[in-house]
Amino acid sequence: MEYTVQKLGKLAGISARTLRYYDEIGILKPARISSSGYRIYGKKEVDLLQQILFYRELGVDLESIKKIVTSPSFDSVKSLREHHLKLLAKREQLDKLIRNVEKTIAMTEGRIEMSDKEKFEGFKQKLIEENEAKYGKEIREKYGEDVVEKNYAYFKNMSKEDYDRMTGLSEQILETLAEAMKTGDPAGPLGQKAADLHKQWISMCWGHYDKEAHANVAQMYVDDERFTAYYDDRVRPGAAVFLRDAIRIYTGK
Amino acid sequence: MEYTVQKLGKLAGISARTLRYYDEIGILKPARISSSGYRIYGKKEVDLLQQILFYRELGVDLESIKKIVTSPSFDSVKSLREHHLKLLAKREQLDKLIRNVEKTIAMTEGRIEMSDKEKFEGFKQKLIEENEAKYGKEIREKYGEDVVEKNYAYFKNMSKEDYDRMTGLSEQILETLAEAMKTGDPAGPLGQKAADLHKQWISMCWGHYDKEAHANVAQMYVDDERFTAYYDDRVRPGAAVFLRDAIRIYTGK
DNA sequence: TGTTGACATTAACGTAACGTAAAGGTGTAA
DNA sequence: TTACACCTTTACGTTACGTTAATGTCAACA
Repeated sequence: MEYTVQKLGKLAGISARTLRYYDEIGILKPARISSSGYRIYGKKEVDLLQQILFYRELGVDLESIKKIVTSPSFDSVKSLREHHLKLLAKREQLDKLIRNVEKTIAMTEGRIEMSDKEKFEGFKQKLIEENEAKYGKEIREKYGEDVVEKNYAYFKNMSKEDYDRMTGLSEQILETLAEAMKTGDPAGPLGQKAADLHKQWISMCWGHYDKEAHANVAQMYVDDERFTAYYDDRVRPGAAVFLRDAIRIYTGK
Repeated sequence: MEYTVQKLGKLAGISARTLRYYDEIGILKPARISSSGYRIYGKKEVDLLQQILFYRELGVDLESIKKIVTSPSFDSVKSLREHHLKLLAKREQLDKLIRNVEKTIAMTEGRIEMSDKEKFEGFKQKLIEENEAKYGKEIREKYGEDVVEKNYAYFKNMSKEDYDRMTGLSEQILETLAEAMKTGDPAGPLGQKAADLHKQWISMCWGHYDKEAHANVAQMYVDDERFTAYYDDRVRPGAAVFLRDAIRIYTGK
């Protein structure tokens, strides 16, 4: 339960020098100093260090962290909750970056076109701040929205040929789906053909293919009424559920 | 299509000084210099800057980035794919951190106990490297696994009282579920009671409650055969599906 | 046409968060 | 006691810019 600089450093994945520096700037003082002058840290310090590293991870500078953790009104639970929200926002931004990379790969291979502005999507801190403002009230509702937006986003900057191929595919999916529903069997050859066409379509949208994601999107078609309406209107009621079932079987998920 | 320092800076979300510095260290030279000495950047430079910022986001130092992008064998698509994998690994680590924060909140409120070692889970770079090794072959398979493991992880460090309350809840869920299935109606009072008990149980596991996540877990009970088997064995075949339906109605998702 | 104001330039010093090296003391296992 | 891995302080070095100063440029408006 007692740690020297090196032991605590190893535990937390930071250097001994960093701990001495934190002592120096008064952000994390050891619990006591041994008779020979060694810094000795205890349980309380371990917890405080954890908090400090949480904030550091967020890119907060040490001066601000010091103010936060040494404040007399420092409410660690409240602070953790705020921290939690910020991490969620950060993950959202990271997801944007990931999508950007996927898009850039597709672009480099000539499948889609990207505007200069889009090329930097996901980098800007501003986006994080915008997210934070929204996050106060409703985190998850928005998160669900994003998944939907993701699907539309890829349409915007395609080359003309790809766009034509895609709309062709969409119609084929609808036709095959209509035929397949007459058999009533999502596992049958027509149902599986529909799922396969949908796979091709998804692959074009995303620049790659991934079973797990495919299965998730299929579930989304059932969960999100906008998608449900799209298929049910264009084919026949129950089409979204039928397509989901076919894709589930197709992906084996 | 032509940018000065400030315009490009605004586009990319970085300062003009940064662009001058990148010119100075030879990492991003302008396409040409205007008659009055202004730096003028073109399309090629925009793309290169994007690549540079991708790497910077990953914490790569500029010296290394310079080597990478100025290398004659620099394959941007290959580099982007590697980059993509690293971002996925980073997201995984971020998810660990988020789980850690959630756990810490629960701990601070006295619901569970955490070992010192656990307190720093998610910080260590080592974990990223381990992930990268695994990522080479099968990314998504493992990602699916994690969601399952997440559910088990919280059991390990609970206090005795909480553990007892939780096992009590589990049994209540199973009993209520059995009764509810006799009515055949997931929307009925018994079905909704089962969903509510399950909500309490989930809340204990996670330290907080979230409708979206609840609905997702319910879907997982159907998708993952280990969970399906658990409920179907203990109650009766079809129990997992019944519980999912009840929770879907309960959460309104 | 002159002036304003937002841009651009180079030069140079400042900074945060440590890394690293020097010079020395401490603890313990062989 | 000797080796060796730890600890200490002091102090200078490093990265990736921020900031300030002193000065030049361009488009627009009185």
